[in-house]
Amino acid sequence: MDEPARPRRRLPSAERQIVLIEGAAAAFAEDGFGVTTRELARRMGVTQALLYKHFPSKDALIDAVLERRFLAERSGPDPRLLDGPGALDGRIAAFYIDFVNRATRQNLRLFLRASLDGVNLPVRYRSRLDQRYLMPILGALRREAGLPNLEALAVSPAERELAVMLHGALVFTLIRRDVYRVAFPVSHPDIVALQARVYAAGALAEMRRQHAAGD
Amino acid sequence: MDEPARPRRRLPSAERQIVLIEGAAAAFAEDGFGVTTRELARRMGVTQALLYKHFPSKDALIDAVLERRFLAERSGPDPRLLDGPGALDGRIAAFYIDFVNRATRQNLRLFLRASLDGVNLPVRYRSRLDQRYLMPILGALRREAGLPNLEALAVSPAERELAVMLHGALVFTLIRRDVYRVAFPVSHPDIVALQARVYAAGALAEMRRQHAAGD
DNA sequence: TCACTAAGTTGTCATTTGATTACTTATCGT
DNA sequence: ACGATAAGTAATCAAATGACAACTTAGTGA
Repeated sequence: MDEPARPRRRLPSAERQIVLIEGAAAAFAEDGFGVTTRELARRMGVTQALLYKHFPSKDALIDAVLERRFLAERSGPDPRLLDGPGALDGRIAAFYIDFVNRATRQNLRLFLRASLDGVNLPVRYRSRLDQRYLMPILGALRREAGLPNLEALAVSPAERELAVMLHGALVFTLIRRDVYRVAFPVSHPDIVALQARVYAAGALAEMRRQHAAGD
Repeated sequence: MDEPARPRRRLPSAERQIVLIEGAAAAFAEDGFGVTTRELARRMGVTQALLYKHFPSKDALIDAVLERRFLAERSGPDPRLLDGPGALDGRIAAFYIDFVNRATRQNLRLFLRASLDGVNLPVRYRSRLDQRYLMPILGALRREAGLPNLEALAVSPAERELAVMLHGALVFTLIRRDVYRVAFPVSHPDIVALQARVYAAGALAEMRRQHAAGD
């Protein structure tokens, strides 16, 4: 009645590594990088020694997890979602709902854990965040406000902060969901829509104000 | 030339416990709850065994740290800051700058670490957050929008989310500062002021919209 | 002053944990 | 069919770690 003693599959090294990395990612995300190698192996149904056949140390495994989840190239949302014909807030919501969907519970928790432990992912992430999210948003605001586009006039630090504000508000809802585990009486799409409305109205005014005041 | 071998002070139990809790808080905030009891003792300049004279286990010490930092009663900002005569955005900034000043690096990191590890501080925090920050903000918005006050008309979930939005945006700047450790080209008071401007304009419109639409 | 109390230390134990070595066997090309 | 290759395991080591018992001594009150 114990285990069916499944005839454990043997995988090519490259495939096994991916299985180990994904299994470790799940465990680290949930319980932290302090999870023991034995516990990792147990959850993945392999022996502890196998980990050391594929990774020289536990730290190397952690690095592999972070590499795969955060540094491997992946695509972003379509910036053209911001170009459409409708109202600005609707376009912002359509654009940013993509971000909320991509940010999985595991990734958010891993990102925070790694950051707390001094692995500086955010600095390596910055250019991608700028390119994929912040600049498209600022471009849309500029257009809507009838201001020069991004190529014509460089983005100031205060302007970038303006874009980060929406981003931060959305990240915080993800933290509430995946870290704080609070109940949500309002659905996520509704929250994104609400924030997009507030932001579209307020940010447009601020964008005009900044440019009128010469930053 | 080594240590002056200071004649180590002997403290009454109650005082020593506070010293230990504060020392542990600093260590846990920086390096996580995985810090060993030996390392804790070393940093505080006492022996490892002393910890067990004052706390039955390492977990009990962790609990004491969280209790002292997050569950002990403390005051909030003055809600009257939101009543003043000036523009709404200036009043919101004055009110919320207090929050940014209270949230120390250690507390933010401890809070996140504990939350990631399943200690549900946010649920215990919720009522205090509502009372001290969210409801005062909503009250000010209601007044500014010429809507019924909070006693006259209950706060809907969507309305609460509206208040959480500003809160989240500000918490995210704290995370950038204390967890991500990014450089800030814009000063924190300036960021709070910027977010207050964006929010005051956008949230007021949203507040009116919600009430016109009957939520 | 002196003995009593409790604050603090030394030394140690049983486990846990990262890592490694020597062994077993599934899988595949010929 | 079969042997070479490499995927996987069992067993073990040394160091680290939470916890504790036995011992020392600073501080206080009579």
